[in-house]
Amino acid sequence: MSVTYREVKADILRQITRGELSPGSAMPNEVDLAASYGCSRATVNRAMRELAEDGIIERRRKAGTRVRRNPIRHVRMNIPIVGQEIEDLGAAYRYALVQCKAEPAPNWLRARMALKHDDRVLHLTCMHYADGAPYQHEDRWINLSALPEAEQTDFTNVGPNEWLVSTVPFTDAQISFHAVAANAAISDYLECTEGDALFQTERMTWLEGRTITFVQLTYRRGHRVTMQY
Amino acid sequence: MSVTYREVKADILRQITRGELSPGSAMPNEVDLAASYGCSRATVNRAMRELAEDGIIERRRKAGTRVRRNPIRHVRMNIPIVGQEIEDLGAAYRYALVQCKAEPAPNWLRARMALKHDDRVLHLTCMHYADGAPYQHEDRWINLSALPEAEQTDFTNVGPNEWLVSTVPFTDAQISFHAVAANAAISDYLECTEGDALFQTERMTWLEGRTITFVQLTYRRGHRVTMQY
DNA sequence: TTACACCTTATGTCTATATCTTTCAGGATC
DNA sequence: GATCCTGAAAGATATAGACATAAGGTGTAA
Repeated sequence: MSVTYREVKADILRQITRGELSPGSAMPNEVDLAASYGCSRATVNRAMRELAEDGIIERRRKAGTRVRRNPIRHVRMNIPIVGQEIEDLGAAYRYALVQCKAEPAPNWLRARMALKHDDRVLHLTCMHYADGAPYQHEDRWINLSALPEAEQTDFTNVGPNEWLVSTVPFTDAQISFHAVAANAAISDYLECTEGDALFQTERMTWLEGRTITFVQLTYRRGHRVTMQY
Repeated sequence: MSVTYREVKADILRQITRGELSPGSAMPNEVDLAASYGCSRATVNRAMRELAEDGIIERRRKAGTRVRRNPIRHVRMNIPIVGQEIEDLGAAYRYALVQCKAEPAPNWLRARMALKHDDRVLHLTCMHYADGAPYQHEDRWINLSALPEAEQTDFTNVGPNEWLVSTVPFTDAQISFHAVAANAAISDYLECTEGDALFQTERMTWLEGRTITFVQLTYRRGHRVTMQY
């Protein structure tokens, strides 16, 4: 095969990192690049499209392509299932259901999940252990109007996350990360001191516009989330 | 134009979310799909390639394409420059340099940055304010062996991040998120109580294998990082 | 039975060409 | 001078056809 889109992409990227193409400068158009690389326009297009997706360059019809002044930095972060996460650490995973109760949605939750006034939710509290030590505390609410079968499900052995993934895969979600001080209950579950700084994740999940579940995941002391780019 | 790759992608995704294509099941090959959609193979290929990138399906030469049992969930997270981040909130941004000192690298830093024994670093402490209120505390070390020009740079008006982005764009990095308790110094800078749970980001940056900089960014109380997928 | 070579198949990529879409720029009109 | 129209430029995408590559499957030989 002749010149691949990977070679073109790598070559352009090399020129940029070496400073031969400086930030803000305009690049030749696709036709000219194809001619200079001795390949077809489609090949150049794919290379350039990927560079644009990577936030390295900026493309606009008619205006042409230029090297970004402030490259968009983004990371791709995997959202693991907690059991998987723990086993990947080489630790033994254990799950325990603490509480499971169907109830009317409290006001703060109704607002956050955009529930109707009489919607009911299933409130679950669970613990996840790594090698016997507390790893993650899970506080979850499932919208029973959207997923009535949750009420008949037994969560003593199967975690709600696992059940949800197999029941309603391919959902949309919003995730947020922040720090919280451990309250009395959490510090008890996670075997830490009240007031300890803990890493917490919140996740809201939708399926075709309907709110399915809201979950707060609080991690043991010292937990880190790490990413590359 | 006839059938677009977006339409094909959307249609396949719809079939999957509706359960018409169940997790684990095999899909028709590209030639057959192209025939059934009445488009060319390249069009189907692009739709399927993107679905695979999105972690929805799994493709293997010869073995064919199947719907993932456990879809890979990932988010694409933008790493903003703090000034940008604050202005996007609609607040006024202010930067202040607290301290800037060239010094031999302490042991813990030498280990983390993989520095040589006699490498020197530039240690910077800065504050970032939103509408006059403390927003982020920055503790940064720059490897002077890799970037000697940093020692002659005046950081009183230009933040080190901004300077680095314009001096060495397009680097590799590792980022981690976690929670920390505010120590005496930090609580003073961020105007919070000692022991408060704060969100902290650490970032290590490389250029062509050389460690450039390590930074700890500590945010004001209640800071959240939010993402969609 | 195991190991290896070989064939087949599905995806991966390139070429060449064409059309579509967005958007900038210049000119006509009010 | 402001507004609207129109043409052209450049990227976005579709097509048909070809070859490349990886890997499952099968048959043969050890």
